[in-house]
Amino acid sequence: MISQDDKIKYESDRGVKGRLLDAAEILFCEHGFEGTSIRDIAASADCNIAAVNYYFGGKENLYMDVWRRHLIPMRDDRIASIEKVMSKKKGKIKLEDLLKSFADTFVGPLMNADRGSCLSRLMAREYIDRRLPTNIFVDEVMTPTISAMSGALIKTCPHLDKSKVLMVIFSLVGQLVHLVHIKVMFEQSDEDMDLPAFDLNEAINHIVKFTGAGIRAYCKGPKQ
Amino acid sequence: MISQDDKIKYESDRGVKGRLLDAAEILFCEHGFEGTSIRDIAASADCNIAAVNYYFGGKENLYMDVWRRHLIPMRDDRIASIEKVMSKKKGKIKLEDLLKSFADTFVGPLMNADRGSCLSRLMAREYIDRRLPTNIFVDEVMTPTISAMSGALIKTCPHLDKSKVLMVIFSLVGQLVHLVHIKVMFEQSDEDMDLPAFDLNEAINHIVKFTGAGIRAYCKGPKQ
DNA sequence: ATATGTTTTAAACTATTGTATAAAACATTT
DNA sequence: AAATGTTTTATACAATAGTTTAAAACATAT
Repeated sequence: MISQDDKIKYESDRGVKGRLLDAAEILFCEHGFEGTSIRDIAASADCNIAAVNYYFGGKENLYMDVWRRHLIPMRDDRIASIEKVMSKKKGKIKLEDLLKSFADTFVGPLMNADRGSCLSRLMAREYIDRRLPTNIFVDEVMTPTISAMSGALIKTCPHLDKSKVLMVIFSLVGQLVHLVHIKVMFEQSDEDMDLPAFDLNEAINHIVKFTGAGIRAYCKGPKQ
Repeated sequence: MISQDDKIKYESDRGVKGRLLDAAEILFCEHGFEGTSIRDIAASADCNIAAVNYYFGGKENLYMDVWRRHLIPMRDDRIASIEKVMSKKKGKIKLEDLLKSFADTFVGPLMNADRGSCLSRLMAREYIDRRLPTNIFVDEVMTPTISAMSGALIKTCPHLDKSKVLMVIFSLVGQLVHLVHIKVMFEQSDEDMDLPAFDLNEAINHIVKFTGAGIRAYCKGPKQ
């Protein structure tokens, strides 16, 4: 049971189906899949309970449709941002530029504060308890993104030990994911927290610098 | 509803209460708090449903007791391993030794494969949906561990920018947490996974090397 | 206006949940 | 053996879950 004040002002008010998607996204993010009932969703979308089954054919399908709206755009944005950096013709590409661009695009949509909906929790939960078919998450997002970033890294750091590229990406992503978690944790934590609140941009810049140094540790040959 | 073959062979067969704790731990890890019913737990512990209320006074309390068994020992182990490294009198302490020790102690209990119980998922879930009172997790474990590690890092790297210590620890922990997640993800994933399976020790060694380089990027003055 | 197709509604259904209870079984002490 | 205290059992309870259904409301076209 969720408190009734979870009502939502929708910017995209394209009928019941759209409202259901919006409401479900927010509630799934906030309380997880089994933490939100279709009664909660229907109440928040201001429609009848049966509408979920009428339009989506079940709670599970609604959940998947919520994901579909975000997964592919997210992947495309990440890959596009990598390619944008790599397409700069003049001069050598700076490693830190690539890292910064990736970090921003990675963290951005997960922390998008509008509507109070933050995908990061939804994604973190999906991380732990796979509910979507594995292919849609791993095959459609992770693998292509890693692949694109691998290529970019190798091109940017010609002396980078090829066998370490994957590990290096994991280190980068690990830091970014952790950053998002910590940030979310701070926001939902009850007022007093003796850990000092930190600035998001500052944290990203740290990760870029830190990761850059880590990567160069695997770059044989002359410094670049 | 959970399949019935989740029966468990307990090494610590100290009565119903102990069996309940063991069973609950495994099931909570596997399926989360709301994902496991007290009927599942009772069935797995081979006792009556009412036993949970009789011994623990409710599902919530049982959950907390499961945690209590691990939180404090985990913190103590981490801090002890830090102090052990730092207590080596002869010669300077090598940064990589400190990192390696911390990484091993951090990852170890989360990946303990015995009984098929891995705390990492339980902890990851608690990360996202705080169910324990915040103090027990943040105050009792995170803060003391971070504090100990901060001190050790500053002592090991005298030239390390003090204002960056926290960030550096977040980077390290982020990588370690991510490593555990990935590892768990691999294990529960259905056979075919085009991402190459990687060795745990190799991954930890990478994180140590990577983090060492990252930290030195914040060390002003002469190399050490 | 009548008819047809779509959307919305209220209610019911079955299943499962956490908890509570009161009797039974067991163990221990007197 | 009787009495007392502890543990275990079967069962009941109220609440909530996802889903279904059949009628009502609505819209559109003839």
